Amino acid sequence: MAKVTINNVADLAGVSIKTVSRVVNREPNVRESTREKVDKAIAKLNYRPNLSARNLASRRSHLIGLVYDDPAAYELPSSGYIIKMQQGALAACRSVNYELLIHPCDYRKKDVGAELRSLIEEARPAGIVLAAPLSNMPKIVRAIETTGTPCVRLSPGKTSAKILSVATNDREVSAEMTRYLAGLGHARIAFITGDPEHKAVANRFLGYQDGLSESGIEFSTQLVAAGNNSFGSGEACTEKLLERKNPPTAIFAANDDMAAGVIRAAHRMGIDMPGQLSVAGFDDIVLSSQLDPTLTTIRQPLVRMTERGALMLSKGNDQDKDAGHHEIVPAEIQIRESTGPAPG
Amino acid sequence: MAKVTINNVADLAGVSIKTVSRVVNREPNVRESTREKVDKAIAKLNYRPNLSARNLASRRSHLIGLVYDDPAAYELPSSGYIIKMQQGALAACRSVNYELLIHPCDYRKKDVGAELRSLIEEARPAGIVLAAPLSNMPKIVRAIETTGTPCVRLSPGKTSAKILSVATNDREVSAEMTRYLAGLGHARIAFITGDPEHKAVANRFLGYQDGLSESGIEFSTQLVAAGNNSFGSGEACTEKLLERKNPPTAIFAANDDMAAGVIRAAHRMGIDMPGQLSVAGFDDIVLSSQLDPTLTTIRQPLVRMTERGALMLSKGNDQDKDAGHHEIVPAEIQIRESTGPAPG
DNA sequence: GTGAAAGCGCTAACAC
DNA sequence: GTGTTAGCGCTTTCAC
Repeated sequence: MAKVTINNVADLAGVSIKTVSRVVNREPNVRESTREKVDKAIAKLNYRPNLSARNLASRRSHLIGLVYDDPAAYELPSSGYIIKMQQGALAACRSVNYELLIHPCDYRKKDVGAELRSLIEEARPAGIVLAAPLSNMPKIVRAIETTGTPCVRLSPGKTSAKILSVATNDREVSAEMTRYLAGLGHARIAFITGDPEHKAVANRFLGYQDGLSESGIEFSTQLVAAGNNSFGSGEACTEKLLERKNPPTAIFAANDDMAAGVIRAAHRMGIDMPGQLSVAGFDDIVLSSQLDPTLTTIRQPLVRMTERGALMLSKGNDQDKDAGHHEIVPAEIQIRESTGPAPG
Repeated sequence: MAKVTINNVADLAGVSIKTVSRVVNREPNVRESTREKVDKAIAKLNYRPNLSARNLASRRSHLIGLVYDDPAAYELPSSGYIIKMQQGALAACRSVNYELLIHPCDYRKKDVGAELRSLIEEARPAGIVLAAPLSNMPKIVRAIETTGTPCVRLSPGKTSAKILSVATNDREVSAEMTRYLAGLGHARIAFITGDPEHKAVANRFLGYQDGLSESGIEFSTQLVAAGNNSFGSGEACTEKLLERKNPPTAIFAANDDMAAGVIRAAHRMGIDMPGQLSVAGFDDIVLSSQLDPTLTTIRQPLVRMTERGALMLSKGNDQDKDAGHHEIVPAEIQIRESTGPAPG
């Protein structure tokens, strides 16, 4: 079990280590017969290049860092969201033979910037995939920028010229969901807003307003409640909304965690869904299809988005060529049991 | 933004690079005044040691690998479980300044062994935390063993002399839950078993049987249904159990995902919980407290377990000294709304 | 097409 | 206490 190195392979194949290196890195200018000899030696010895040595010599690593807001710090149990991002990043890593480093961090801490710089300068990842809402915080983005490490922002809310990003059409698809509810006959459609720090989520609120106006329904602040992306805030907002004199017949929450809270609160109040109340969310986390009733929501292509992001950072993609590149992966409405015709 | 290296620090502080290395690694035998000089230079230059160089020179990395079963491969949405493990591993990493690599893998694939060896020999993690059920699969454990990398098995079901492990008291606490249900007057307590590959989960079934006998209740296969740890299997088993001629008044599922399925199935069948049916689970995933009714379950100290495991692997812990060490972190019953007195 | 030599930035072993 | 020297296992540069 002694570690086998590039030297052992070179010896066995009867070539220089440089040639082995060429074969391993699929570089051109190697005679086919030489390549075969080397490949055979590699297989025989079960050789695996040492990443650390590779990184050190080449000044680039085969690691992608996924950085996101630390849910443990706020007791926001948005695990579905995180798992999906990881899934996408892992898929990308697998396809290009990278490994994934995860690094949740608490953006309220004064020294997040330093923490991220430590991560980057120590582990030297090939790039950072930065999740929302961190992706729209100048402090964070700048900290990563100063290290010179490529970075892809996920759902940054607003793109910026020099930094890669992947987003979905939050605003447009939220408008579509609102029109769908209006089409079911709902005239009083409430909206529960999310964490104001999260710009992409804020775009959903704009989409809701677009949808109302496109459906000829007047916007009213009486039908808006301020949540913070958490399950608990969804519950609290629901109680508030349903106690108003002219309660809504549909509630559209800016994310699924809050929508799950809506469903629970309505359950407790003995309200029939979708008979008396329609509920819609955004994200399509795993939980959405486990609720009772199952949740009508918007399938955010989070797995896909993160995968694209991680791929942008990997070797195959020329960083400079793609600098300033922005990708949009469209979301789509997923109709389930929680929405139906307006009552009466 | 030129990379600052140990040489720059040594120059600025007017010492040799070895002394800088000593300070960085908190080695003894450095005069206090020298240490201060070096620390000042480090702060001034904002120096961060290059992990790759460190790993290469020292043949040990500052990376911990967390390896678990890939839920995406089976559509088992056990994200709560994964997030908790990650949380524990991340806490340990933070405290000893390591980074965390995650590596889900599909144990049904023929070449998992090779895949794990690639991971280990390329990234050279300081150690691997191996989650259940992978932790009780000889094929997997052996693959890791041959690399010589330290490994901690989580809930291995059965300990083995040479390999570190962290587990909880699955059997004992499951017996306790069963006695608790019996104490509420339930005489027909059903059990939904989990994935048979998962030995720790199998221990819960043994505990259930212990609890029955300790409560003077006869065990009956009529009250056992075979699940596979998934939400869907919990639903299916519930329908089967409740259709029997002498249906149970309580259902104890071997994990929370299945218990959540029980609750949904019972809801659909119009059964009142806990009035007509008590439901208990195991794990205490986040979802448990979001269900309606909230789920009585067993709080598996998964975060703590994984944290302990990762810590065992980190520098502070002398590997040889601890070889063959097994830790038990006890679980505890968490009573919520889903359990109550037996009907009638 | 292939190889020799010179590092990448750090730690290990030993000298002083 | 502190410094010197020699690598760790690769990639890079440039020669052939």
